[in-house]
Amino acid sequence: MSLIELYESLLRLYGPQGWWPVDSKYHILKGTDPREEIIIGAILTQNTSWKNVERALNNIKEQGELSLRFFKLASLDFIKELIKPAGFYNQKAHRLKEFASIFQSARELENISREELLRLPGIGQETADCILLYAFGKLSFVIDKYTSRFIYRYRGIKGKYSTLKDFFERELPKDLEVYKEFHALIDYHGKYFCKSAPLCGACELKDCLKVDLCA
DNA sequence: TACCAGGTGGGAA
DNA sequence: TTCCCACATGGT
Repeated sequence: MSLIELYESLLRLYGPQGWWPVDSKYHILKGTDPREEIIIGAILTQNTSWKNVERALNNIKEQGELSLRFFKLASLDFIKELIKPAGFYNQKAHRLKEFASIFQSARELENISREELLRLPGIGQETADCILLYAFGKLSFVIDKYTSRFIYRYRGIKGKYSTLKDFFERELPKDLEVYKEFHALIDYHGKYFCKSAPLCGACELKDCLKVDLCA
């Protein structure tokens, strides 16, 4: 089964995921930029479950503001307090403050390159690709733990980040919605079925596996 | 109790 | 280059 056929199967099974989730009403009400929520969320979600990130985002909405400007102005201790539920709060508070001290608005980042993003502290390949794809609509496929696991299990491919990214970008049509949805669908599939300890019994795609997990 | 979760950076080998 | 470890909270 080709990669695009796997994508179509996931889409039929789970439907569109609509990533990246942002609170549009909040941003309309506050006059803030939803792209900044994506940047903040991308840093907060590093090695962290999305539920814990949501707790942190809610704290920020209730006691601060979901904007880069807020992270530039707020004290480090206050930021730590707000983002505590997302874990690694010392590191992440520094990363957010550093980022916001360099870029105070998403508008300043509209033409930023992947290489420039990667030079920023706390921005690795996955976070850079999330920001490029979901905040700025650039064709940059995101590889995360779920994606690596998926492509190994369904296509037998293992490799470093750039190898996997190149593979997806070579095989897929240059279509923003496909890039966004496929990554989101893989994460959904990996979170609920194709886990570290896979639930093959409940999985509709078990017959498409390249690596036999269900024996 | 142990493992996992929408990673990154620094240091050792 | 590659591997290992620290970073931390919360769910299963």
